[in-house]
Amino acid sequence: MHSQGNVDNTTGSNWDALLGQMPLPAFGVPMPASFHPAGSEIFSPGSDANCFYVVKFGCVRVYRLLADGRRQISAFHLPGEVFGFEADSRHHFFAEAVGATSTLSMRVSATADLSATLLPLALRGLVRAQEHLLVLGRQNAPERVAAFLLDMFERQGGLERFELPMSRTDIADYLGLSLETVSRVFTRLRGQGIMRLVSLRTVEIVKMQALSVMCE
Amino acid sequence: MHSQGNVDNTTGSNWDALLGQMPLPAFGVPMPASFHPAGSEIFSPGSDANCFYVVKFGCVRVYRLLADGRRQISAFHLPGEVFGFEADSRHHFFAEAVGATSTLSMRVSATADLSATLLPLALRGLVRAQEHLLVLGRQNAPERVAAFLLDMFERQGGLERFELPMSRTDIADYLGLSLETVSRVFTRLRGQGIMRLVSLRTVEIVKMQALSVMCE
DNA sequence: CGCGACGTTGAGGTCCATCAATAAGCGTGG
DNA sequence: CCACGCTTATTGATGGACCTCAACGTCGCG
Repeated sequence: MHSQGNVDNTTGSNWDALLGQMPLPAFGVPMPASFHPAGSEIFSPGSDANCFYVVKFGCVRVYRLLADGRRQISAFHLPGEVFGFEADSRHHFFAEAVGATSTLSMRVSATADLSATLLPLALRGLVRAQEHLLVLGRQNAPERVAAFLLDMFERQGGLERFELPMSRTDIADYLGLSLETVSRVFTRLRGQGIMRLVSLRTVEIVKMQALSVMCE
Repeated sequence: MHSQGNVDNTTGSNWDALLGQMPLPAFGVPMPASFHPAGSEIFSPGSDANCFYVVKFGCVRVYRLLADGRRQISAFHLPGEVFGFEADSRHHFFAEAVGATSTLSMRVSATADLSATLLPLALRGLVRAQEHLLVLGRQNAPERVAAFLLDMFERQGGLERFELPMSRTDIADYLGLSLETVSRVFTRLRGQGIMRLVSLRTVEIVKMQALSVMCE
């Protein structure tokens, strides 16, 4: 599919503001922005990992598959976040646009500056992955969903109402649950008055404290 | 406990050989080797993360706890491996010696060289953590144990007979299982002729192919 | 030899996956 | 605007994988 067209700059995005927060120039050689339709592939295992990406708008899922199709999403990436760096010159994962998404890609130039810029990002990703290991290894379904909601809440600026860009299936594959279990936990949390669903994909946290306590 | 005594150099370790493989001088300022008795703490959350560590001999577990004591081990570190770098100046995890262990610690010096050396290590750690997410999120008990055995096999030089430095409880907390389930899967793998237990902590892989297939 | 830590095995219960049916959103075209 | 079909989400019923609790066995060490 046509996933590499130039970006439509008429959309009102907060990209310029994000640029100011990020040490972007040190990243490498900027390349044209790319637009990715919903569900389109950004990279896949085995492809060249010679650049990495900044989400401009939309959402990206990074995942691995087992031979029989079981999927584990290791991370969602929201606007302003960087993804796509790898341990060697080939990708080990899939990356896809969750909804309509735009990214900037940066060609890697092997300079010391680049390392110094990338290291903190890699380390933060490492800590995030390790925290996610605790969720998948030792927390039950309600705790996992609560952790996910809190994470999305914090990453979208801490407003009690926020969007879930991804489907229940995506959430399930991120949390190591079935989509039915995710749906049931949502229903339970609504019943307890902890959250509301303004729409299917719009969450409003009502009892923040209760949600936090669930994650210990 | 007395976890910071100097190392006993009379033990025959393969450290010198490992040194040759690793870009150690670029790491930072070497500090005296430390000996850690079995079970002793190496660092804990909140403590200063101003140095990182190379395992000389023994084994280290890195983990997080939930408030009620549930534990998730995010990684075991074997001789020659580096651990302890963090996203900010404080540790977010516990690190403990599994058995009698010796480490070299390196004080972090904020140079570009250091970044260039550390980045590949951080990226490899990131890929490892993301692969572990797939195991915890989407594989069942036999698959998890098989993945663990294969990993230990490969990291100990690919000899069909190797040691497990850690207890069943540690393995369980690494794989997100109960210790009983780990034990039962071991028994099952023995019954299938896939592995043998030379001793409680010495594994011999008999049907490597069958073990690999289990992980897909 | 005896004690304590570690490991194995068994019985029973629970949480969650699976299968299945219904309902709700959403775009398309009449 | 509504009808239609498709995708996504919810809800229910059932079974199974794994956890928990408990007993027993085994190893290592004083």
